[in-house]
Amino acid sequence: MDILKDLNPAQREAVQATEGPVLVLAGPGSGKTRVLTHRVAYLVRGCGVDPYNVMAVTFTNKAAQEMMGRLHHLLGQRLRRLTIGTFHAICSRILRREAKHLDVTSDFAIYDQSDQLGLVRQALQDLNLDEKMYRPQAILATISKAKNELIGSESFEPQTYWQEVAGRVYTRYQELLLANNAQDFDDLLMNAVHLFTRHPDVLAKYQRRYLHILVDEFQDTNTAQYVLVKRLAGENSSLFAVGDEDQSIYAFRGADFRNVHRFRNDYPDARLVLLEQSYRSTQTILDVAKAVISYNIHRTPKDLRTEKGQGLPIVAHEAYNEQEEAQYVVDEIAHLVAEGTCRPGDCAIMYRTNAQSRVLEDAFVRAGLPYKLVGATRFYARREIKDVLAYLRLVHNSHDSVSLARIINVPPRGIGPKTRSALERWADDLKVPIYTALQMLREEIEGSRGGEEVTACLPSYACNVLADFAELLGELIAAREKLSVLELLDLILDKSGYSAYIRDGTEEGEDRWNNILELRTVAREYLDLPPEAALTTFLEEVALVSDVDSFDEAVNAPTLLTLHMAKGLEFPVVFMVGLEEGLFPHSRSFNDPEAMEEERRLCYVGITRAKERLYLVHTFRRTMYGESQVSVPSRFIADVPDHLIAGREEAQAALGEEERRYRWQVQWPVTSGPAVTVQFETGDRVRHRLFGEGIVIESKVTGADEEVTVAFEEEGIKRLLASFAKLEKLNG
DNA sequence: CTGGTGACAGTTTTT
DNA sequence: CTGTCACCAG
Repeated sequence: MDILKDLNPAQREAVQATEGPVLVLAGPGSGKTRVLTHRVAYLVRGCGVDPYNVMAVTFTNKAAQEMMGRLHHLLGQRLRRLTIGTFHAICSRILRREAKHLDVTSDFAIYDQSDQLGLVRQALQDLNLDEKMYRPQAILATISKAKNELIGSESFEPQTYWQEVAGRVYTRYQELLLANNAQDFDDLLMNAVHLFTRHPDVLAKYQRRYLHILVDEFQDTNTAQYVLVKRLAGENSSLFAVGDEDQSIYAFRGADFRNVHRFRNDYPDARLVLLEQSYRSTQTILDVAKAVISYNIHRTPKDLRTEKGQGLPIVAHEAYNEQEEAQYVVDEIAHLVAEGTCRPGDCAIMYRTNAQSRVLEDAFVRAGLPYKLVGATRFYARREIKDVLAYLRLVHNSHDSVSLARIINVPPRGIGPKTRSALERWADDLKVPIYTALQMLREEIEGSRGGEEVTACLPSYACNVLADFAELLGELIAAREKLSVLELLDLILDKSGYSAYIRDGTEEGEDRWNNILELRTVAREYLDLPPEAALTTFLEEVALVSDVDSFDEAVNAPTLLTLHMAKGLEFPVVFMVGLEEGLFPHSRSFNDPEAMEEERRLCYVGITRAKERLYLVHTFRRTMYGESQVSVPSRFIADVPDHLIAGREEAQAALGEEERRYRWQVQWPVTSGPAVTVQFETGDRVRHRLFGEGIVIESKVTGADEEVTVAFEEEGIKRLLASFAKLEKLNG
């Protein structure tokens, strides 16, 4: 059968194991996407399974699209009845379909991170809480974490006072979401699970449908996703999970690679398939990767191998500082290109933090060479895009007060905070949504042209601008049913004055306008759908899609990207820069072994992106936060055996024994935990010579010292270094 | 309602 | 050293 013909034995085994649960542990470059697509094709073509009974979950929309494309190619037909998409997209579709069982209607809005933050701020305000003490970011992280663990606001159990407050914000936040007829990203997952818990009949319906469930990137699932899959699969579906523990790099977002182990526990008779043959990297690169990852304790050892041969030793380079590091990379690429080794587009430069891209960009600009920068500011996070989308969302769902708040004065139309809060108070008194209040206001004004007082005690100027705004919205909403998304977009841009507002003649304005034009191109894709469906689908996809400007393969220039964004990609030549203790591994992981393991996995991901050539670059000194500091080379470089690094063995041999030991100590000393032990922890009562008594809020190790944040009774919150501050502990 | 100033924090972010 | 954000004066 031709679907199986270009698969190796392990891949074929995975594809053909259609009875019972299967877990595939796939090394980097071992063809896991291939296995996934071929399995779907095999089910449909080889086993006569109706695509309607198959669900394939990917981690990005891009991956879903690619898989669709490959299936089309493989089968020569489009599988329209196949369920394929991200967890969020699939859940959102289910929730809309089953909205009658939920507290929202089927046209609920989906809130992204910045919408969520806005809502958290509002919740904090409603509860009269101080944003300084309760950082919206931190609160949101707590809420998100809870939701990922399927803990609703009603079952949230605080461990500390701070968490008790966070729990109250959580409750208020959920009320606000509901009032706005909205769900946030995490809700999509949690509520899908809750829906299935509360309505076994609904669950049964989906279980009957999805007889084959395939999950990609299984190591990056969170609890909610794991439970969801398990529920959906039930007793009868064949569950197929593909992943690689060593590439789990999203723990900070709730992902837990232990789900791989959980899977093995929950399904003891699951068939385990290991894909260990790499079709990507040379043996040397695989050996480097293996050496680095082998220091992790929590993993299943794998024996990665390739038929590509040993290849070249990797290069470890020390630059003087970050400017020279960037220059080295640019020069090296220019050199490789000049000697015909590779094309510029074959090269990628990877770094731990986005901030590092600046210096690299500078170097390319100065050299007059083009480069591609992947996703610093994401397209859909751009202000102008969010603004225009807010208009569309509001037109679609007039209860969406977050969107309303966003654009009520954008472009400026004289509705300041004062007018706005008066309007809010009035709407609150009448117990109607703000949009309804706006329309009522407009009617009253039209009814009383004479100018007598209106019920809402607002100054007449405010009344007029608000009425104008209400009229604009009314007009747009009325147009919704007749117009395509594209026409609606144009109407909004025109009537609201947004295009005039954005195109202010500056270069930046023109950039922003171009982004809006980009959005118009996206909208054009929805032209053949009927208006209402088009708007819903458009907003849905736009909310769940990360970046349209995901990088352009066609441009032949080096790619600059963070290590996280590199996952799933491959390049013939890879430069990993900034391999220094504190930067990579990042200092925040120093006192947390689990976080350190994740840094190591991140390093593993970076290394295994390389097909032929790998450069590990670090600096002698680096400027951080305006201060130049001598840097210590990353432990990850030290973990690479000398014989895999070009010139390293000779260099080591040339050094005398004593010097070698010296270098070992100075350069790679970081074998155990942090040098500084933490003396203070949250909750400790302390006394300071000048500031008096207080309570420790936070304590962390920074560099060679401990930084303690203390809330003093008299002096407020201070940040102190333990070695200078001479803090006295009071609670014994 | 703007624009300016000061305080402050400063990983990663497939959805 | 940066960028962001809250707050205040014009």
